[in-house]
Amino acid sequence: MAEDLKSALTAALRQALASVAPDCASVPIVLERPKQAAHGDFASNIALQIARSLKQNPRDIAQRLVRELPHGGVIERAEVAGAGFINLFVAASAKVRIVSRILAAGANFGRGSAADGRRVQVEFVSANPTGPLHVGHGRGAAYGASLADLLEFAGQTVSREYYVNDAGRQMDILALSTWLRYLALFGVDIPFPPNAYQGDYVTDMARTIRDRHGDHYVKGATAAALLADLPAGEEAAEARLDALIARAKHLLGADYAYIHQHALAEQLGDCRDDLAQFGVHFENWFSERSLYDTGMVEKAVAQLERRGHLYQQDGATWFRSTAFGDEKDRVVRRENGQYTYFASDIAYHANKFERGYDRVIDIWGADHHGYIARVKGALTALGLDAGKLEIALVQFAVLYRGGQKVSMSTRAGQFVTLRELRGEVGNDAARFFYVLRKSDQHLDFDLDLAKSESSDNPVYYIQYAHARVCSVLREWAGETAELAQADLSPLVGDRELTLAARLADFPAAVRDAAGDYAPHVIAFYLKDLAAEFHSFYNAERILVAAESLRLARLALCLAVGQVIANGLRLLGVSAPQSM
RNA sequence: CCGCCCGUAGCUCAAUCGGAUAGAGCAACGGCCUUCUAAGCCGUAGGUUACAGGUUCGAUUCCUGUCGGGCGGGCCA
Repeated sequence: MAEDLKSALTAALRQALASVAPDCASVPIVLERPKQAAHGDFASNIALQIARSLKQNPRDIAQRLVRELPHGGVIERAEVAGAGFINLFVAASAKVRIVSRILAAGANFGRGSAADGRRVQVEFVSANPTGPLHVGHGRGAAYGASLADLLEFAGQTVSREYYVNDAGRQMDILALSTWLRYLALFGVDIPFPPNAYQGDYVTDMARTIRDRHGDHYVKGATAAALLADLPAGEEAAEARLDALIARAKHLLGADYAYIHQHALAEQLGDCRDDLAQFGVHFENWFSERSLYDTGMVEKAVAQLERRGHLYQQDGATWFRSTAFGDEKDRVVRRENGQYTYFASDIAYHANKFERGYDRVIDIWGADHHGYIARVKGALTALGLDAGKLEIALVQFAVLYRGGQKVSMSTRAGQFVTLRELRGEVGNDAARFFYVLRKSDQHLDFDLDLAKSESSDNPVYYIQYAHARVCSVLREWAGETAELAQADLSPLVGDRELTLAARLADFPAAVRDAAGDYAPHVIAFYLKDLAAEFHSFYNAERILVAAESLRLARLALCLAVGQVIANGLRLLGVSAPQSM
């Protein structure tokens, strides 16, 4: 791998350093890939780093280091350039070696060692199961899935988790919405609350319940009784909804649980199917309600109490989060005795920590950033190491069609669903476009571009490179397994060596992407690799008459196809055999 | 008013955790299919990295301030 090459070069430099400047022998040596080919295959700024302490001209130091370097092996030549950079040019034979390594490793090329692997949990999506996932959730899903796969490939043990908010008021509102639609089917028609769930899927659920159970859940409800003495006025809209929920619970009695459960199962199932089709899977679906049922919320709050981080005010119980850097204290238990969402979140995170992960990663929408301080504060207050919790914020995605922003409003139920997006542009383009940007950047999602079957579309550009590789191999019709033993010495052209060097960068790209939680690094890497392959493909014929060159080039192509496939898999994008 | 994120080519974005002459794609212009897939390639053009200071061999990157944009600041989730 490139790592071998790099460590060989680093060792050579370190030896030279020990003889030129013994006092600086322990200074870390960093090798980087220069942007320009003229600057060699690797460059080191070590002379610049130590010039100050040696009080010598960095170019002179670099000159002496170069003189000490061994030549003729891996290092073809070394030059001093610029302010004192040492540019290293690697021999062609050392560069192309990567091809046989790739063919030997196959789907495992680029995989990090499990030796330093840590146990990591990635929690993502976690959307309320109160309706279809929309395009905003889609980004979190694509990002989280790619990140999890990336960390796993980098050598860590990963558990993917979806936190199901099945206990809160939003679920009650969904149950109420369903019931009101159901009642309307039996002529019990009241004005549908504007702040209840508007979507057609609610009516669909109501019809299903009617078809299965007839009028069993009407329970003598009348429009007059439901509407009597409701809080009035614009500002009481939420209170009105709560009153309706209370009446629904009262009238339905034990049957309320059925409506609630039906709506939950229906929406969660829909969500699960949607994500599965999107290539997004979870090891664990964690129920918020289970935190209450097993007393974990109570326990977490009691622990905070025991440690002296709670106080009573205005009838509510407050957590003193300002003691941990938050802007203001937060309520964990309301005046009415109900725990807040924050309370169950504390219990949830405490539970994650109890499960023994080395690291816990939460992926949240950027609008939740104000939440970070209080959650970390609560963990610290519980005596846990909040440094193990990392929050990755994902900015919003805005859709564009025909150059125009696609307007979306959740309130009016006018949002584009993830399912619609997948149907329009396909899973591959959707997965790829979602992770093409750094997660903390706003994403402009161009629907027309994602759909276009042209070189403009980066997904097809990369997939096409893979298909071309397959096509050449088909044309050749030989035994691909034999290519792993091919003699690579005929590969001496600039494009071939550039391609080999790029292939060798893949493990580093994986490592960097995993380290920075940045799947987009893989996407950009693949674009670069595909570009270099297309360039090579156009300039050189692969199936040439001379057998040794033909086999060497075929081996190179096969290696390119393997790395593209490995990279695309991390992004959840398919690598087609033909297009 | 306070907090977080951001500001790079006409547009959408990169830039190897401080490196060399800031790179791609799209849009614009000019070329390349009798040969392994033209969903491709080659070339031209495009910049005071929002602005002003500071730190040092060296700043798109780190610090301060200004301007501009996004998101937050509920006993909502």
